[in-house]
Amino acid sequence: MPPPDIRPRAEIRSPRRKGERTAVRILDAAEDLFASRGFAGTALRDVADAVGLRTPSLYNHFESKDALYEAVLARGIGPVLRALVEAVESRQTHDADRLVKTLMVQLALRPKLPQLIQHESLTGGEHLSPMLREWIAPIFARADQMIETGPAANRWQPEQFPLLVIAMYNIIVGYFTIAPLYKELNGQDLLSSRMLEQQTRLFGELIVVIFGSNPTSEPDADG
Amino acid sequence: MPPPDIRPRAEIRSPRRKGERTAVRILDAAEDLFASRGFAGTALRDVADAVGLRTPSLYNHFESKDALYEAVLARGIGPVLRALVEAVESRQTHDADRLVKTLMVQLALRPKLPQLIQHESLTGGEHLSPMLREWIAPIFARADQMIETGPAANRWQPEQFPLLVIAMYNIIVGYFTIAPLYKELNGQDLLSSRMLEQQTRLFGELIVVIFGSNPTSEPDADG
Amino acid sequence: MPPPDIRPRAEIRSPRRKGERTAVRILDAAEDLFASRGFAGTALRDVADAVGLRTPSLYNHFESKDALYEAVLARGIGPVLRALVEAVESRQTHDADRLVKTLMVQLALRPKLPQLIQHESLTGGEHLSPMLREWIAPIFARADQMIETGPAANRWQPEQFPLLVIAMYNIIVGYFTIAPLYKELNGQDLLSSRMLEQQTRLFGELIVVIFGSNPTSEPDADG
Amino acid sequence: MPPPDIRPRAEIRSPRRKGERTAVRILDAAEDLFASRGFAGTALRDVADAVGLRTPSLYNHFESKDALYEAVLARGIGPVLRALVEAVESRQTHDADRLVKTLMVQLALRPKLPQLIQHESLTGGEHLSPMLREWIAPIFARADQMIETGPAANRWQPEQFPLLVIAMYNIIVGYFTIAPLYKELNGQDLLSSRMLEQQTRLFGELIVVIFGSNPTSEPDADG
DNA sequence: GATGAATGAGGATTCATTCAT
DNA sequence: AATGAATGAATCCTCATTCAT
Repeated sequence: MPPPDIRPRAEIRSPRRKGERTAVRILDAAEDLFASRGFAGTALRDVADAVGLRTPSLYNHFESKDALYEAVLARGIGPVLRALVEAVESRQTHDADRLVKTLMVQLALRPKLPQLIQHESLTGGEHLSPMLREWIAPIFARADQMIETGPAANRWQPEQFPLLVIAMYNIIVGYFTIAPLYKELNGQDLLSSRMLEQQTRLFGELIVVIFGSNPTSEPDADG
Repeated sequence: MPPPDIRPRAEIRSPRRKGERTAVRILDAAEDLFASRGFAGTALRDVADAVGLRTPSLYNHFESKDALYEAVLARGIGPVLRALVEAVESRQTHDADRLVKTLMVQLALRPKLPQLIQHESLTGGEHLSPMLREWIAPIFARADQMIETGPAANRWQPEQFPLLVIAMYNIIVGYFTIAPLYKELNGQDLLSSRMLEQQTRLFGELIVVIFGSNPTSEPDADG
Repeated sequence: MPPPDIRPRAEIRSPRRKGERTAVRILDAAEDLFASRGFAGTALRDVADAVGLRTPSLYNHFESKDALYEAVLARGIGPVLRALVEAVESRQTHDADRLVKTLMVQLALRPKLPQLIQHESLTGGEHLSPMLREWIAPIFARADQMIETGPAANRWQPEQFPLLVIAMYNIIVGYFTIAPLYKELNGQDLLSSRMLEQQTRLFGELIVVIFGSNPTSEPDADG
Repeated sequence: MPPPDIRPRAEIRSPRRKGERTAVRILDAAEDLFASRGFAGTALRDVADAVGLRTPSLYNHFESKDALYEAVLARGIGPVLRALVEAVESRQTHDADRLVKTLMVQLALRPKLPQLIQHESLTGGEHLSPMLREWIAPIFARADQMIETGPAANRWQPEQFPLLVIAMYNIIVGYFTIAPLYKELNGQDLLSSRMLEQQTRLFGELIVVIFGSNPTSEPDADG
């Protein structure tokens, strides 16, 4: 079964009909608000205002607040999951590096998504679980396996593998999480392209340091 | 100015009067609910139910929902900040290791706190900022300085220091963040003492790997 | 003035054009829903769904929800009133029996109608009054007169006549009213043809018992 | 199991606490409005207005619109059912007369109740069924049995018994049903005590005519 | 004739908060 | 200190209706 491809009413690349364009604008506004205020903290009124509609009009495009929220999640997560699955299936067995970089790049393209995911993580993932259960598990398993068969296997204990995966995941996702607070405190925008590049570079180097090498190029060079 | 010592109406070490005990029970329940549902997602009714009171009774102990929330934050953050300040001020200049381990241990003692902080991070820290602005900034600066004067200075670029601090912060705090989702997906409780110990150990080892040595004992021993 | 001949936009006997057929289908669906849920309890959305249209399409056939409701009432009541008027005007003076049996048969043909009327009765007949005021009054008067000039005149007091008319009316109409509840409670459908026949027979016998004879054929035969 | 004795918060005869008095006033207003407009046609706003409250205050006394509606039904039906059960259990086997007169008197005391019941009958008794299923069935069975063992057994066929019960029921309940419409059309109030007395008397006579005697006094006189 | 989209009005319900007891 | 009652504000959602296509 392929990753979810949920889009409001079958729009493919660029929405043609007016209604579809509206649905996309609603999704954009909702993504923004849900990401920064969470589900409970976001009023449909605010979404409607952001789009320039009245609240009831939202119901012409989404069945409920819940459905809108899930559409936002699905739209955001779909491409990321597809990219990850692709990376995983590219059969470059030791390519932990590539996997995480893919994730990093994907998230940088849609920086609100990790915030949404963090909201979900904190609340137990009521809305996200069904989506994740199917896709995250295999990816985490794959990540474990990558460590196991890579050069890092010598440095880390098997029971540490899952925690390492979690740590890498948190370095990536957490970066986006603190962006709002960081900006509030320091004035610096972690989501600027300059900072995102720097973070991507740093993360690549961390991978090398932690897993012994950049396994993509020369799997055994540093081992 | 010392770290916040906000306690509900002058309770000193252990609450004596019944009213103080009630306030503590309210704080406990609120901490739990705010941590798992966020501020907006938590109704005072739920807090009252958890304590066995009616909603209006909460107002005998806290002035408002906001005040309760801030009291929860202050109570949780106070000890952590004090511990950190202490660690920082112990003048063991290179002790990045000790600093982060202190943080890890403190958070493990009160695992709801990092979740609260993440909620705040995501929402821009409206309630947390005043508290953090005063305490976090110096600590981050101190952390930067630790890297700069430690053995890691050779391995990492100065402009990477803040991102490294953020990464370490995220490994720690993010671990608590995904606990609810991880449990939902895998059934395993990351907040169990066994997992917390393992994570603490892993984190110690990551510090060594990333910063070149356990700087506490002998700065160059492991480099 | 003749009884109302309100039909949706000039359909004569059997609808020919597609649009007329649609209007009839809308009336059918609306009759069903208004009868079982009442005016306030029926959403145009439900009517449209039952017909396989979208709500706004209903407005191509009826001006408003009110107009649709009145059209349903008029379509249902018209034939009944005409039959009653005919029976009354057939000048068989004592034929109370025939009058009520006509009513019974007419209602059995369109069992949703009495339910609609009961809804109206309960709510004061806001929509029905204009229609009824013109037709019901003379019929009730006529019914009174029938009793007065029939064999029952000896058995009942003149001031009881109106209440007797009401009682007969209620036996008839009420039968249809409790049908839904009766089915829910006993599983038996009072609107089945078998039960309707039985009820018609019983009602005929009640007339005899109450009014002293079946006045149609031989006023004294059954007394 | 005894008939339902549902009263708002355990008030016994006369409500003492202010809150209970309010609940009763809400019930009174709601009974009136539900009876004349039906469930769907009644807005809580109207109920609140009638009591002199704001809508949300109703929720201090009843959990929901549904709960309020059911409380109204229960409060109205309880005494009637109790009276009926008592009449049934008084072991005067042939006392169909007493049974129906009891019903008549009870309903006259609370003339909104039959209207509520008719609304429910028309809509399938969604709210009423649970209440009725337990109490109506035995009473109808009992009524059947009364006819069967009474003098009417000779006059009517066994399969007509249920329909006779229904007819009697409809004479009673329907009288209240058409009251609003009757008033609208004729200006005469069927719920006035004079008319109610007359209807009660008429009904008694109808019983005699239909069932062959007033079975209370001399069960076999007319058989 | 049919419909997608939009909306004003309203409707049930929640919620934080106040106040008298 | 606790709470029943009340409420303004808001929230999600429904619905009748309109309009452009």
